[in-house]
Formats: sequence, structure tokens, C-alpha cells
Amino acid sequence: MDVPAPPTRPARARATLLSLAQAAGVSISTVSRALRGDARISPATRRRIDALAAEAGYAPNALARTLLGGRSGLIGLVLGPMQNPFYPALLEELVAQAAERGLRLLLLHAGEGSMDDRTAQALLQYQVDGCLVTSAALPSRIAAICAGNDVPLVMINRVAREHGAAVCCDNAEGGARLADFLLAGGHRRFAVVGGNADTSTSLDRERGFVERLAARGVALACRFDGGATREGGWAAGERIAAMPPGERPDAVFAVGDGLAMGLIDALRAGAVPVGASVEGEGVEAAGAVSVVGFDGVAAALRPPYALTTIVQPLRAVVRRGLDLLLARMEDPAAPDELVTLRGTLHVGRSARLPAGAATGASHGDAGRETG
Amino acid sequence: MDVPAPPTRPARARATLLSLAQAAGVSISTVSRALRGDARISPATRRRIDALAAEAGYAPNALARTLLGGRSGLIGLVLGPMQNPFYPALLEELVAQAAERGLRLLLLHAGEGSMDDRTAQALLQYQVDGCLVTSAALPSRIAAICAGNDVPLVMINRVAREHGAAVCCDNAEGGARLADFLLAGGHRRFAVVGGNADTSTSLDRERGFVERLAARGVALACRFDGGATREGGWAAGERIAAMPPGERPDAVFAVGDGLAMGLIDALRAGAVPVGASVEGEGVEAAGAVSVVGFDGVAAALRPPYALTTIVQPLRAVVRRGLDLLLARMEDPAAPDELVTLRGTLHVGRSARLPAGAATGASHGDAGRETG
DNA sequence: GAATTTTGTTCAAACCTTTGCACAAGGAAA
DNA sequence: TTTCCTTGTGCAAAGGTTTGAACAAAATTC
Repeated sequence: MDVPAPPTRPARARATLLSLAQAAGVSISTVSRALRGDARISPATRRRIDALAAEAGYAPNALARTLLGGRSGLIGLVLGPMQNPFYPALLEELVAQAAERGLRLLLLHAGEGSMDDRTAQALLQYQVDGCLVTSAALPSRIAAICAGNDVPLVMINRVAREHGAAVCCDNAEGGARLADFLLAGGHRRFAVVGGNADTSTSLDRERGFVERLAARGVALACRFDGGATREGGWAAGERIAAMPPGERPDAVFAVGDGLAMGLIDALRAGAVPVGASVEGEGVEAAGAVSVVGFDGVAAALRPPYALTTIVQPLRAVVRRGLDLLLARMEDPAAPDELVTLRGTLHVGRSARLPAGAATGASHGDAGRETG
Repeated sequence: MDVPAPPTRPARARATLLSLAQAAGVSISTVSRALRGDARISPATRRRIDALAAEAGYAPNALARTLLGGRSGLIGLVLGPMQNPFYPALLEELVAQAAERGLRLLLLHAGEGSMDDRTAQALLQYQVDGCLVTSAALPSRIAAICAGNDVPLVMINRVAREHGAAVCCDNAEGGARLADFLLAGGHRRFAVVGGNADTSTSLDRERGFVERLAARGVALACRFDGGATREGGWAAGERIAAMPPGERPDAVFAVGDGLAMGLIDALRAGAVPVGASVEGEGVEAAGAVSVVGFDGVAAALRPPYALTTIVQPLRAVVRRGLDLLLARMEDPAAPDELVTLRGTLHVGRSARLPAGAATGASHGDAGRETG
């Protein structure tokens, strides 16, 4: 009558405190304490249990631990448009630093599209300890859920529109510094290639640049819309290359490195010399156009671009972002805080140098805090 | 004597089944069943509980649910080097499709660096249901942990070295198809710009290309090492541009779109015309070099590159990757499986056309399965 | 009106970990 | 010998959810 149960796949179940306790002949709590290094457990017992755990490949169940009311160790992550080369770099740094701090990233969103409700709910379902947003357009659902459930929210590379903590580079100051550099280089006709019109980051950079020019009595000769992609930079470069040399700007600020690289490609394809890079060593070609960017993406710093740009202190930006988040996990009532980090002017060969300056040096206090 | 407890931040605790049950005056199980749509709960009760839950913004605790022995809904994700523009695109698609299926991605690693032990342990601690690897160099710790703990592992865009399931584009076939296209275009001198020497993907593409050429009695004129970055493509392009026109190859296969774009930039900067794009509309400049790539990254398909390339069926690749993973979650004993999807030849303007062919068309069965 | 089914709800166990408290054994001090 | 302290361990509760089984009340059948 009684048919024996079918031989279910043996697949020895994953080790738990219980299985270790049975193997060691002690109680569950002893195992737990031994593994956590509690001083009350005798060295002999601890060694025995440690060996057993190592052999079984035991890993404590973070979910059960979280259930006790502690931290989940999970951080929700909302990523911006990945075409902008700054974001992949930011992502790598973020993953590395989060791991160093023992935090895990729960990837909720990447790119431009909108977020469905279920995804937003995941924030709550998985009990994330906090949320990190690098996206320019903060999904409002995420903001609402975080606000309504005491989930700390920190934005990186963008300032908070209404509230929340944020860390970003001093965009306006960087723009101004580039204006100074170009002015010192003796440039006369300035152009800007703008980014997304709805990101504070782009707007601040452009504003800082234009206002510094204005303060020196110089007006912008022309302006292009780049839309934050490399292609946008190329399109602007084509138009610049097509201008008669007399009207052509001799200095162009592209508000992101991706834009700047596309721009340089187009100028070169149009046989327009860029910065000091054609004749080399400071002797520049006649009619050369200087190009400067912003972000300090690795690919832009190296040849063939050797871009003069403001290098964002990426490590510090990420570090402070995580600091802000952890602080708000400790104290959810912490006031909104905006941290602004000053970038570094990296002098490459894409822009004519001021008299007497040397290529390759970096100026400015990297990561000095001003917020 | 008794000091009243300091007024701890009220911060009404998050809604749970218990709090809802108390509010509704029913038991916890009734609430659970009502929310899950169990037919045994009366419509009146259900409506009341639904309203209460909506008002409280209730979201079930996925961690507690997982503890019951079910699925966590978490997938561990190991990302490859983000400089290769294919990976950001893959990431966006993956995030979107995972969300559609109700899966969450736990981001374990991004980039080239190695993984620390704690991160690898996270796989077990957070009870991931499976693991997805897009990295070319599979971290061995991850592989070991997955194998030892019945965690299904699926690789995307690379074949398994020893074991495991994988989905990737038919790289060799794509390389061969490009060779055919270039041969039909009447090219004579062929070059290859190779990628990472240790990724099966790059090697297969190159092999497919070279073998097809050989089968037609043509040998490679020269070969460059690109190292999978845009800069590598640029370097190869500079060397090609510097060759005397007689020795210069008239067709170059860059094994990735990033390489191809860098290559084109360098050729243009060196005033070497590329494909049919200079004179436009099929009439090509004298001494033009045709460039073809592989991947079908959006930026490469559009102007200014208009690259002729093999477009990976990205959506299908991701879909099948998740299929494989889910299948292995159902049945961990499922045999290793390799799915190969055929790409589509996208004819742009970066390579001379065979007589009578039209630009912009796509040839080949997108995503036809062969594995 | 009693027996039976249907309907709606509750009980209790299980998942795994952490931790306050209790407990036992052994040694030292009184 | 009693009392107290130290050292090492076990007990049990808690955390939120799911689910099989039990239970009560109402509706149906004879």
C-alpha cells in the first residue's frame, strides 16, 4: 500500500546553523556565537565549529538576519543613461566601493525609460536600507516611495530638485575654471555645446562658463545643442568645421567628455586642427580650434584625445555618496545635505596652452569639499 | 525615578500582515489569503483588506517569503568591462527584461578587477536563485560557488569554457558572413583588428572571418591587436592610415563596434576615405577603406558611422539567457546547453557595396536559433 | 429537525538567525 | 561546607510570511 517516496534529488540542503549544530553536537546558539566570534565560546568549541562550517561552505542567511530587524545590507540603485561614458565609470567605482563597505546593490533601473510599479515596490519588498540615484531624471515613484517609507535617498551627479541629499561636482566652478583657462590661452571666439536641457549638471556647467566669460567682458559667439551623446558632439563639430574660418570659434566647451570626443572626431574628419595636438609641443597649426570637456572619463584623457577637461573626483564622489547614505541610515532625520566636490583641471593637448604653461599637469585641489 | 522614555521618532513602522490584521480585526492568515486572491475569502472581507493595504502602502516582505523555502527572486549579476559599448546596452536590456519577469538583479561585480571573497559569498547569503555572467573572464570563485551550491549559472555573450549554460551570438558565422560581403564587394586586401585574446567571442569572430577568406583562396594581408577598446581601434587606424596606399588594406574587420568606431575616427583624421560614405550614394572615393564591425551597437549604426556590422539580436539574446536560467531554476539537473543565435547583417555605408546592393537593408534571419 | 455540505476564518508550524536570560559546572574565597 | 564568581552552553522568543489542517457557522439536503 505505502509506496516509498520517489528518490528526490539528494542535493544535500545548504548548511544552516541547525545542520552545523547537529554535526557538532551543540546547540544552535553556540554555533551562532562561535561563528560571530563571541568571547563566551571556548576556543576548543570554536575551532571545531569553524572547521565544520568551512567544510560545509556555510554562509549565514542574510535574509533571516534582516528579518530580525537589522539592516538588509541592500542598496537600491537607479542608473542613468548608459550612453554617457561617465555612467559606466561611475558604476564600476560604485560597485567596488559598495562591496568594500559590505553593501550589496539591488539594480532597479538603468536607462531612460520609465519604471513599472512592481519594480518600484521592490524597494520595499526587499527591505533596502537606502537608495542611490544617478539618473538625471529621478523617477518620481522612487522618490515617493522613499519619502513615504523612511528610506534614505541620495543622488549622485545631480542636485536635488526639491529635497533629498546629493553629491555632485562643482559644475559651475568647473565651467568657470575652463573659461579662465581658455581666456588665458588668448582665445577670442567661444562656443558651447550644451547637454540635456533638463539636467542641472549640464546647465550649471554652461552657466558657470558663460558667466565667467561675461565677467571678463566676452560674449558667446555661438551655441549648439549636443543632447549628451557622442553623436551630438559630432554634429556640432561638423557645423563648426563647415563655418568659414573667420567666423569659426577658436575655443569650444563641450559640457561632457562624450560630447567633446565626438566633437573632436568631427573636427579632425573635417581637417580642422584641434588644440595643440597637430603640430605637437605647443606649436599649433593655423586656425586650430581648442576643445575642452568635463568629467575626466579615462578614454578622453588618453590619446588620441588627450582632452583638456575638468576631472571629476570620481572616487571621492562615490565615497561621499555612500557616506551620506550611511549617515541617513543611522539617522533618518538627518537634514538634507548637498555636498559639492571641486574637480581638477586636467591640461591635455586639446586646447591651446596659456603662455608658459606645461601640458599634462593637473591644477586644483582634487576633491576639496565645499558643501 | 522613572524617567519617561524619550519620544523616539514616531516613524510608524512599515505595514505588515500583523498590523493589517489588527486594523481589519481578522487573523494574519486571512489577510495573507485575501491579498493573494485566495477564493476562500469572502468578497466583503477582501475588499476591506485590500483598501486597508492600499492605504497603508503595504508591500509583502520578500525576505520573509523567501525564508519559507521559496524563491528569492534575486539573480546575481556579474558584468563585463563597461568600456565596451555593447555591455551598457546589454545591461539596459537585461534590467528591463528581468523586471518584466519579476526578477531582481543583485549586482555583484562590474569591470575587470577581481572579486573579494565577501562579494562571492553574497551569492549564498542572499539566496540568489541563479547567476548571470556577461564578463569575458568568469571569476572562478563565482563558478565554484555556483557549482557547489546548486545555483544555476548562465553566461551571456561568451561560451562556457568547461561547463554551464550559455547563450551567445553565432560569432563564427557572423565573421564568415562579413567576409562574404566584403568579397562580394570586390575587396582584395583584408585586415583584421582583433579583440581580447582570451575571449572566445573575439576569437570566434576572427576565426570565422579568416576561414571563410581562406576557403575563397584569400589570405589576410595584415592583423592588428585592438584589445577591445575604442582606443585600440584608433591605434590600428593610425597605422593603416600611415601605410602607403599600395600596401594598405581595402577592407578591415574590427571584431567589435567600439573598435570599428575608433578605427573609422582614425582613418578620417588621417584623411583616408571610409567605405562609400565620403562621396555618398555608392560612388566611392579613390583609395577608400571599407570597415565592418560586430555587435550592432546603436551608436555605430547611426551617422556619423553608419557601420556595416553584424547586429546581435540583443533582445533575443537576453530573453534566451533568462529562459535558460529559469529552466535551470526549475530543474537544476538540466544538462548544459549552449544557445547560439544568428545575428543580422546590417548594411551601412562604412563598406563598399556589392554591385547592385542597396544601403540600409538588413539581411539574415534575426535571432534564428541554432543550438 | 437532524445530518451534511459549503463557506469563511483561525491555529500553528516552518523557514533561519540573533540575543537576553537562565542554567550548569567548576574554581576560588570565606 | 557554603557562597559567590567565572566560564561555557542551552532555551526560547522574535521577526514576517505561507499553508495544511482544524474549526465554527451558515446553507443545503433528506
